[in-house]
Amino acid sequence: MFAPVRGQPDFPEIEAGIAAFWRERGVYRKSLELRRGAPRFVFFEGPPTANGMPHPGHCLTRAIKDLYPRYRTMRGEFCERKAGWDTHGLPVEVEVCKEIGIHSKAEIEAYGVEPFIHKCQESVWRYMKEWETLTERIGFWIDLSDAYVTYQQSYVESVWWALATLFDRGLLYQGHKIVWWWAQGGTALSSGEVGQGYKEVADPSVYVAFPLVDAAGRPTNRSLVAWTTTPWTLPSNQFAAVKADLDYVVVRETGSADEAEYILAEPLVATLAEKLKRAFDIVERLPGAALVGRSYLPPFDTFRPAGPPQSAPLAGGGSDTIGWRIVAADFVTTDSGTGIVHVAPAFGEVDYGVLVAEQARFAPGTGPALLNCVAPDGTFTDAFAMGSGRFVKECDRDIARDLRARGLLVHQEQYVHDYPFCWRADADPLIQYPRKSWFIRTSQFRDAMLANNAAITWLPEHIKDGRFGNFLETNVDWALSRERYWGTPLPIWECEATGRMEAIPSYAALLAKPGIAGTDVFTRAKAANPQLSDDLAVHKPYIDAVTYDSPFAGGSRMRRVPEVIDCWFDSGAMPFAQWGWPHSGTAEFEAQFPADFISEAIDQTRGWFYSQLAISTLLFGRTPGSSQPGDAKKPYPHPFRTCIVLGHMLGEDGQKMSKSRRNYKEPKVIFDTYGADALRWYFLAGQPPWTSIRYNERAIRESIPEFLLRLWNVYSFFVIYARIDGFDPAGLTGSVDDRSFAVARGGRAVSDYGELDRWMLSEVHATAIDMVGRLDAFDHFGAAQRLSALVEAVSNWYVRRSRERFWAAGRADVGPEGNRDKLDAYWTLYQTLLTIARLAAPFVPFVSEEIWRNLAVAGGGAGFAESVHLTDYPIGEPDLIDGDLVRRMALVRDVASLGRAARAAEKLKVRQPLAKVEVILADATSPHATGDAAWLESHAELVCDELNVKGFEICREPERYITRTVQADLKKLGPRLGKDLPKARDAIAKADGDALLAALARDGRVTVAWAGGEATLEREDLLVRTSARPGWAAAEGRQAVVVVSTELTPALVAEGLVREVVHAVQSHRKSLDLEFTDRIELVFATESPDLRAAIEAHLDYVAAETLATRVSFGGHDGPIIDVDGHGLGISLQVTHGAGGAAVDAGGRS
RNA sequence: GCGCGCGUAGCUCAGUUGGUUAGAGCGCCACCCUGAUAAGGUGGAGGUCCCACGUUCGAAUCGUGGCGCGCGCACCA
Repeated sequence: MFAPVRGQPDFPEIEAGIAAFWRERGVYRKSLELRRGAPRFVFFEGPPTANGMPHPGHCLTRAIKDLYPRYRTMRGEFCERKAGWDTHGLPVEVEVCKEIGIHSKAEIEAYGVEPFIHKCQESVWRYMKEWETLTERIGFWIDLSDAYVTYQQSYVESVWWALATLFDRGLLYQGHKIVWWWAQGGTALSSGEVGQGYKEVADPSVYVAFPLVDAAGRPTNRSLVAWTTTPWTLPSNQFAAVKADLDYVVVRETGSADEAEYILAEPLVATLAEKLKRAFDIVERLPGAALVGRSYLPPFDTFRPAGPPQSAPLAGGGSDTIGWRIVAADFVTTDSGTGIVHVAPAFGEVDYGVLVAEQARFAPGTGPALLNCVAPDGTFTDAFAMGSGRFVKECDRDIARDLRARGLLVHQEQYVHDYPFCWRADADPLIQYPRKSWFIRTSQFRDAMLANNAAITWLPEHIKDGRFGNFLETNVDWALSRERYWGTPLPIWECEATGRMEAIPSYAALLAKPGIAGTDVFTRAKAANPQLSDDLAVHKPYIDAVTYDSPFAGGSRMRRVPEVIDCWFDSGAMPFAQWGWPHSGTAEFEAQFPADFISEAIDQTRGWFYSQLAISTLLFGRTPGSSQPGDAKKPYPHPFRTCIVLGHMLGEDGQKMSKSRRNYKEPKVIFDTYGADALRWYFLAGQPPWTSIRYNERAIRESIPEFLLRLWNVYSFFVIYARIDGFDPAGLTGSVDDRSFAVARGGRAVSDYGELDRWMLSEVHATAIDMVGRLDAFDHFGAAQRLSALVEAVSNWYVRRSRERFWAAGRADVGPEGNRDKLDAYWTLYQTLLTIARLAAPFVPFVSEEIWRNLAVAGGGAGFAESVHLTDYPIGEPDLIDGDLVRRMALVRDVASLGRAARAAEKLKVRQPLAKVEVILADATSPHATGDAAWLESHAELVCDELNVKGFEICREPERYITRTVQADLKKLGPRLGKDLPKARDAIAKADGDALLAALARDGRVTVAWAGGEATLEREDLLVRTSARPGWAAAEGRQAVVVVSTELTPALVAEGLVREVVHAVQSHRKSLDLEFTDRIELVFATESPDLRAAIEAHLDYVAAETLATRVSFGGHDGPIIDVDGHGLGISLQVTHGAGGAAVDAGGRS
């Protein structure tokens, strides 16, 4: 028996009950066991950073990550879902620093590396708990108990294996490069990290004079003018660059006594003059090439000794000045600045390139050295006394002031541009800085990565060649190492004598090294604190203590290099590291690679999407240039086949979501108020997943009635009456099979059902087929819309048209006292609801389960699975779809809708009965026309009922109400007629439609002529449109024109009046809060003879509709209401002792 | 600067290979129902499809160039 259903569903409460049910009965486990051994659907969980609270955007990701595994499981596939957590890296370290109130690396060292990483691990655990709560609350089924965690020893060792493999193949190298450097944090960052930290800022920019010098090294009156937005790099200046084929000029201020002359690119003179509000005269013109080789004085004497320029021997003979010389460079442009570029090789990649090129010109060891007066912590060294010990960016102003005092500052202004800051500490500007760092040779694999990418299915498609493809095209070597603490330690040990290195692929391999020592450091720590996680043995600082005998130099030791690695490498290694592969989990890895499906937000193009693809391509792809057989271990695509890229979620105001702006509600609030299903449905059915979606409480709330509540109302309607009528699926059949849609039904085949039932089931099956097609193509948005339309059809057509059947007398049973038609209605709605519950299960798992649990398990009996998620997804049965019926029902719904529109146009309310409605089908010549018309005609009663009319007819003389016009079918004729189309179109439009159609019917073809041409047309070249003649209450749609008779006879008017009276009484009953079974006595008072006569003529009707045991006329002292212009008083009294007992559900006559 | 995406009703968004009357939900107005009822239904109003030029018989749809918004990239010295 079905449990009673509350009319006002409390979704959050229902969800809590369902969640408990899942937990107690282990339903997720069962759903896996059910499919064990079946083909796999492989899903990878992109590990959320266990740092910071989950926000609404994460809810979307988790909803989509849940939907497809649930769906594929119901489709019979085996989909393991292993949770994972990203736990290393800067985000965690920065969070911990905030917590203990420190910032710089020195402070961490002072705090102690050991307690610091303990803090990091604790912090990660805290956030993992929060994430687990969210995961369960939103109904994301994933195995949290067996999650992979990037700091676990087995995970770290997998990463070690990957790095050792790359190292042994020469793909992991230490390089001296200009890197983006986070000075406060003391580490380099990867391009991906840098890209996340750009902010628009105004920096001081300065135009500085670099005086040319004479042979003795004395400044002349001529100066180069260079421009920079980083004044702090000026003390490290080494060169000035010009473009050889660009025109330069020497200028002097107009009319000035000052002898000072400036050199800059000619196209930029006007710009500079405007900035300075001074006029210049051109003294001399010369090409850039003529400037190359000249020496100048740098703005600061940090490194340049006084006196003439120093020279050194060139590699190819001769000599040249070592520095502070003008060089030619192609990167010089006239887009901004002066066409003369200040070159400080320590602080720019191109600048560094200039230095490298210069060094190559000189004899080995004699060329320019790298000049750098900035320490790794971002402060000036003593070499630049003015700024010694201060952060470089803070010295910009003092530097400008000093330049001005010495007459070298030509101009100063604010320059607004994007500049990178640390992505985790966004007050810290990054600087470019020369640093030894570890890199992965990804750029060598650019083409391989592109080829791999090409085989991936991206949704939306443009990601492949757009954002992601572009990112791969511009690939640079992965700056891997971090001079930090909480991360996977770089598994490279270096010989202290020779500097030679080797990579270690596992902890066991390390322990097996000869002369191993230092493992006791962790052992002792563990003894002192037994709570200490064993995973920390492979972390700093413990791992740093482990040393062994050098194979390269007898008597010396191998020590680990100090760096840890970029945490993005951790997550990218997840496809194999989650299993600890290759040290363990070979079977799992082989079975679970590559993924069939992953999904994350678009910011992961540079994050997890890239790190996975890069690592996988390098490890399992072919090495470029290599022809070794078996080099390509995995065919493309890997490591994932399909990726849904989600748009970013915006706050209520359309801006980026931000805690400080408070422009979004916490997910918890939404869950507690509306429920997880409401949020899921809003995300899944509201828009395609890749559009940036606005997170908006009002929109979430308003999305509930159209689907969730509507579904619930149908379900509630069904249960209310099924309980009253004792509809018992289990009792009727003994057991019901839920495996196929053909549930037992007391011996009746679907084909024996009535038409409305067959229509409903046709719609159900057509919807299932369509949804399966869409979901297989990862189009859950389209599938959700289709599902929504089905629920609309059930609610607004099937239930509405079937109400009388549910209220009819008799039991829903097959016996002699049973009502067969009623039973059919119950079976149909029952099957429909069960199928909808299954169709909806991946989208709204809680409500679907609630409906299933009551209808199938409680009401249906032993044949049903205990959870909707343990059933098979309905794929629809094509042979149960009656295509004609579907089309015709759509037609009749359209006719009803048009009829109402026609009535509304004449202000004829539906309560007023009308004599007749006539329907003209728009296209009498379509292949279905005859059948459809006959069918419609046989449904006259239905149309009359919907429209409250006495008669219905398909109009045989359409000319009375409508005219037919023919139109060219442009799609057909366009290709054939080309330029003549407009003339043909006009000629056809002008033709007498009826005559033309008659001719066509007679001859099968007709010729239409126009000035200068003609064409022979067939029926399919034309479209027929009908339109109402003026003066008729008609409404036209694409399929039909519906005309209602507006003529009102006295009898019709009387009937209309009576219905108004009934309406008034019902309203009165409602206002008195009567039970719907209460019997009443009615006394009417009216001075209108027409109204009285109308009521008297329909006394029985009035009594039956209002459940009145007696209707009479009499006096009245209460309010008089208006009934279509007639006054009416209503006195109403509940009959004594006549409760609802005598009235059953079939009480209406 | 280069690249990607977007721009359709008051709001949030659909719009399939270019085709004649551009749709939905919400909101608004009017109406209906009153046995799913603090629900439900119907109808209506509301649109220079960002702008311009072009391709085409025909453009919301294709092309070019703008404008606006969002995002990404980075040799912005």
